[in-house]
Amino acid sequence: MAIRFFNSRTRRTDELTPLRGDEVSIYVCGMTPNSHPHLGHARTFLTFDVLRRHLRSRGLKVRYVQNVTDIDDKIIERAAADKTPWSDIVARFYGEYEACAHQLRIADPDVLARATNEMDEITAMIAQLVELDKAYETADGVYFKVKSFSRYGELSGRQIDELRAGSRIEVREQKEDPLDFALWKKAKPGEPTWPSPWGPGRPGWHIECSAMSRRHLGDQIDIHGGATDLIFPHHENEIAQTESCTGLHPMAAIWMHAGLLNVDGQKMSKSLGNFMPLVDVLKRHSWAAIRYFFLQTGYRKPTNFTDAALEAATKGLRGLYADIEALRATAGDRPARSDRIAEAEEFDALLDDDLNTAGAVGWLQKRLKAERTASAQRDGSPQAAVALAERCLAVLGLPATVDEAGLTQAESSLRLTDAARLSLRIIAGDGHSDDRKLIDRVVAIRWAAREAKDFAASDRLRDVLLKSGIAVKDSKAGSEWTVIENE
RNA sequence: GGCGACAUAGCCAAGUGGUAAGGCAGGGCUCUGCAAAAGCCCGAUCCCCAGUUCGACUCUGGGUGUCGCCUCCA
Repeated sequence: MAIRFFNSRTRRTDELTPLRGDEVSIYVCGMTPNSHPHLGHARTFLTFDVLRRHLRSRGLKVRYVQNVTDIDDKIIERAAADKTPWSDIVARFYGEYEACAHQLRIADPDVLARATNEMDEITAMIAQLVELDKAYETADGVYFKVKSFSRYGELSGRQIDELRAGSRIEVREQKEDPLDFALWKKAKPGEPTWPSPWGPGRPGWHIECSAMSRRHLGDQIDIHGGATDLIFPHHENEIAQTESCTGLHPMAAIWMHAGLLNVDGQKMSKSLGNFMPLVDVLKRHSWAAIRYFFLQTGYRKPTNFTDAALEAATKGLRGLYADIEALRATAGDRPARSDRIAEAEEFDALLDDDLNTAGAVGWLQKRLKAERTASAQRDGSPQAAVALAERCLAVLGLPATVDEAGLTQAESSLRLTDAARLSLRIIAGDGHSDDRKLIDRVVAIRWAAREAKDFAASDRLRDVLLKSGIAVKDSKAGSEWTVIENE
């Protein structure tokens, strides 16, 4: 049962062989809270959430560290624009991310590493690099000597010569080489600062990850993750920094990169301004459907988000729960059969293979459908199937029931227009009850008409309700109504 | 221009050297006063060309196309 992942570093699918027994160390680059978290963030962190769940279900101990780069140029810019302290910007956007992550049931990292909490480690690492002659100080900061690191470009498959042609020096920078990147930025007036041997300032973008992964996980780790857009320059630079300090290679055995998210066929990015704020998406779609949407596709594939696709995912997930509910109902009146043990090995094996969640979901669906057929013929073991389903869903981070998934029509979405309310009141002969009771009453009147086989009246009432945004479903037991989803 | 990924039914999407999971949409049927919901059934030879092979969608070579990165970005 080898667990393997596509490794950006080797461009192959490599087996996971933990450096320390059954403990897997994972470092994932988190967000820089300089703007609203978007659906792309969710995709990435959902990917690593499922990774964690799967490794744990495989009996491995996972130590998962994720960082927050809580100081950078854009945070400072934003703070200046909003005339508020930089820490407020961080609190606001990171708080927004955490709230969304919790809604999506993304487990908290074992260690949440904040750059501004680890300035000692960061400055110590920079000092070490200077000491080793891998970095140098200038008037405006400290820079890493890219040409001092022979493996530079290995992760991203880039040649130093080619990079040099495309790079350029910012006006105020005083680098020895255009490729060199900042480890420490000396503060300009009014900027937030931390003390350092080179004077007050702040870290460059990449050094915090090197310092924090080393501090919390050690000189070498099993898996380093992020989205593909971080491969260059961020992860390339991290490698240069860390491996220059430790002298060990590779700093991470496996580099896993989640594919980027497109919106309506276009690249989503902060600079293009077309990104989907997570809070908005969570208002329009259930958290479980969002998870399911991403589970249905490979984590490395670029994925196109559309509301229609999310709707399709929602329906698909409802269908999955319908099967589970049917099995629960069947299981209820039947003695448990111990001769059929829930067998999840195939499911697990699919996830072992580069986290094939799409295959795993398909497998589960097929399995439940088959079990449902078998159980209907009194030849299955619905209890075992339900147990299997719950177990698999847990690994995927999905809840055991529809209700928990938030897929049932939200009561809060009930909203009658004044005209609709008026006509319902007239029909019900009731001017006081709230909308909910009012609808119940009209539905009851219609049911009575139906019982009396006055179908003309019954259909007329259904029509009125429909125009008010209420759909009625009849069954032998009675009528149920739901709010019609708009959009 | 450089590096890389991908190319499977209307759409989304797994997958194996021996004739292609699953989901959505669509069609048919059952149920139902009708409708809705639900259940059952139905669909592709896998971008093109050449090669390897008893046999390739799956391997090799070439081509075409789409996308990403190369600048801040999950």
